[in-house]
Amino acid sequence: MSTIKDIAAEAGVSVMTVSNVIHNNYARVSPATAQRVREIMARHQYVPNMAARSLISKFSHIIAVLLPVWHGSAASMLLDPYTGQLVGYLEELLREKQYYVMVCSFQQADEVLTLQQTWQMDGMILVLPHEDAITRDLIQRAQAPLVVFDRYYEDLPMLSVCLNDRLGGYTATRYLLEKGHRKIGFAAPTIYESSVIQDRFQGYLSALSEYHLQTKKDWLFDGVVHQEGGEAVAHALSQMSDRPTAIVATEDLLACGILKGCQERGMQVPEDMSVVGFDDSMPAQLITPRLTTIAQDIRQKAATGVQQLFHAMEDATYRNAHAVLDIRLVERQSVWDIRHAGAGADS
Amino acid sequence: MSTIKDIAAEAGVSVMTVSNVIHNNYARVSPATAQRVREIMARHQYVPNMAARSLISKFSHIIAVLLPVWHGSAASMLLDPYTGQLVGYLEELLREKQYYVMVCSFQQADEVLTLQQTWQMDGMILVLPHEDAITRDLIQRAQAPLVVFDRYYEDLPMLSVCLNDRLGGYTATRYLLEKGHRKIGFAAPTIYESSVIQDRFQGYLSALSEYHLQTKKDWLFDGVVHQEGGEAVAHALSQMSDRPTAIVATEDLLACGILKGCQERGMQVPEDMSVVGFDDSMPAQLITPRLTTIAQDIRQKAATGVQQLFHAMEDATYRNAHAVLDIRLVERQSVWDIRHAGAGADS
DNA sequence: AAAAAAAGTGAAACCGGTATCATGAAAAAC
DNA sequence: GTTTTTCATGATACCGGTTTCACTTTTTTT
Repeated sequence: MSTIKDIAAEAGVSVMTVSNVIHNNYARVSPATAQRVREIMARHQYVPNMAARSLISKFSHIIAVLLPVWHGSAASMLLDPYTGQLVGYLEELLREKQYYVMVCSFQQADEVLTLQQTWQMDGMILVLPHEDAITRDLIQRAQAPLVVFDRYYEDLPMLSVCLNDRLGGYTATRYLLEKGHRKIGFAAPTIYESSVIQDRFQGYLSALSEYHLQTKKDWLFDGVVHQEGGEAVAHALSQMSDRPTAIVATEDLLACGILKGCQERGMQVPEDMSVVGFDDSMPAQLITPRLTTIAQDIRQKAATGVQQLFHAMEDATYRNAHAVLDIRLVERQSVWDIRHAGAGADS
Repeated sequence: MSTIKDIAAEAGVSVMTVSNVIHNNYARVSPATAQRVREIMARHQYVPNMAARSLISKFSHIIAVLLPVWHGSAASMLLDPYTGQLVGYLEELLREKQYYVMVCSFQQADEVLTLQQTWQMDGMILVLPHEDAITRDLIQRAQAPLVVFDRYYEDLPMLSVCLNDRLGGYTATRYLLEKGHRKIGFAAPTIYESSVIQDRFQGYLSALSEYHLQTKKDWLFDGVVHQEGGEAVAHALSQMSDRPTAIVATEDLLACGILKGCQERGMQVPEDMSVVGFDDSMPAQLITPRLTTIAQDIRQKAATGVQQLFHAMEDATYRNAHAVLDIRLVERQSVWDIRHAGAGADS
């Protein structure tokens, strides 16, 4: 563990010369000296100390990837296949640019602010697989550039990356309508508190209204999450007299729970109950029947967020941007075509 | 962003006194002074700078959680529900002790060593959802305490946390035998290169030998991974004349792929093909029929690893420990009882 | 040939803490 | 009453880099 001084001493130059070599400051050091210093560094396996560097330069090269603790269970924060994949891509993209990822669960904005200060974090990325209460607070009080995934507030300057969620909700619903469904429900972890789910919901409503249809209060399932939530929905459906023939679910795992719950309660899927999910994550391929879902390009999403972050780190005036990414429908077998009572999606 | 000097100046004391207050060094500062300084720190929202601290103290309070890049695709590194959950628990446990998690994907030991040096990482945790080539190299060359999950080398001093994998393989196989199965296959991402899978395999073999049975070369599926791998196994099975009646698969997703692939090829599951998985991760509950699997306590696993790590950080002689955690069989519906041809596991 | 500019290098201060040791005052021991 | 010990606090060096600026030497300009 040699320091810059050891290298300088061995090369017979000052530490400044070594520093200039490290930073490829060609204008300030002769090629011959640079070459000699580089060899000595290689031989010693010299690596600069980030603590010393960031102490004076004020750049830590650390990016916080913030994962809100959900329902008091920090443990499940990365369980979500979508979140895991997104974090994986973020790490990859940031590392390319010599930035490093610190994953941090948190419950309050204060925690994050303290964290940011202690580590002098250059930027922060908020990954929101689910609803949380503190995003707004954090956006307003953040001391470093902050990019938020899957949430936006129109009245707040912020950097965000979302999907075209309205189109997503619309596309899912429209697809069901075109397959002949007229009684279509909607299930989500929280319909009214999340901007993106609200958008999906609005898309759902507008597709219905194009067919001069309305939703029904009983067909709206709010506060249902993951597979358990989906099974609860299935239970409710099984008890219902005027039951919808299809459900739009805002996450795949929820959709899978509905399918599975319906099956276990003796319904045929998709014949008796069709479902469209969101995300195209791993469960979509695992469930029988395979899930028709609104897919997103997670890698592109990560790249967009990183781009925004770096833009903001370079330009202090860039603090308001809202990226909206495309979605696409992935057609599989979880939707029944009730027009000709054909077999699944491809009839 | 006030510094320790600002606080000291305002309190009319030296920086050392402030430092002692921060570290609750009761013996070195009077209660009255401590109180006064604390108030000023609170008012300024003072937070110590980790870079400055670690520069001199040599403790960064950073723990690297290393995730090997798998098949050149960094992206999928956290996709695995098991890995995600483990990382989540690790973050939670480390944060409690004021240590912070840097997630790092990597391909070569050199990368890690460089990383460890630049950040002066206090410790490293290697999470190995799958086989990799460089673990051995890394263990030998690590400059900081390193805890390895799910891998061990008998000839190398190292800190590791594994399951009782031999018992796991044995239990899964024994269970199938007791349900009347006599033709039992084994599927794994790599049977011969991973210590833990080798253990599971040995457990499988020893259970068979208790019944005076042997495996058959055709019933061993090596190099099959995830759902796709499982579906490939299913394909192979469907082509087979003398086909096993049950398979032990070393990961849930693989097991699920087999079940799903068999279904799609017209077999009845579990009637025509029973499967036992490993991990009890999310897919186990999602598949139809729900998967019988060898479960592990991931939280306990994380806690054990963290414990080893801290022990090693405090005691430089503690560099060789091998924790073996219990497993348990979770009985669900993916195994057919062929003795009385009853319905599923509970007949 | 003298003056100006550029290139190459180094000295010293500095970032924000911690470690070490010194200092002065009060308390305890003799 | 003097000496010793304890207690509370401070002065200073230091960690390993970067920034700033000064200093030579060489090259270019006039």
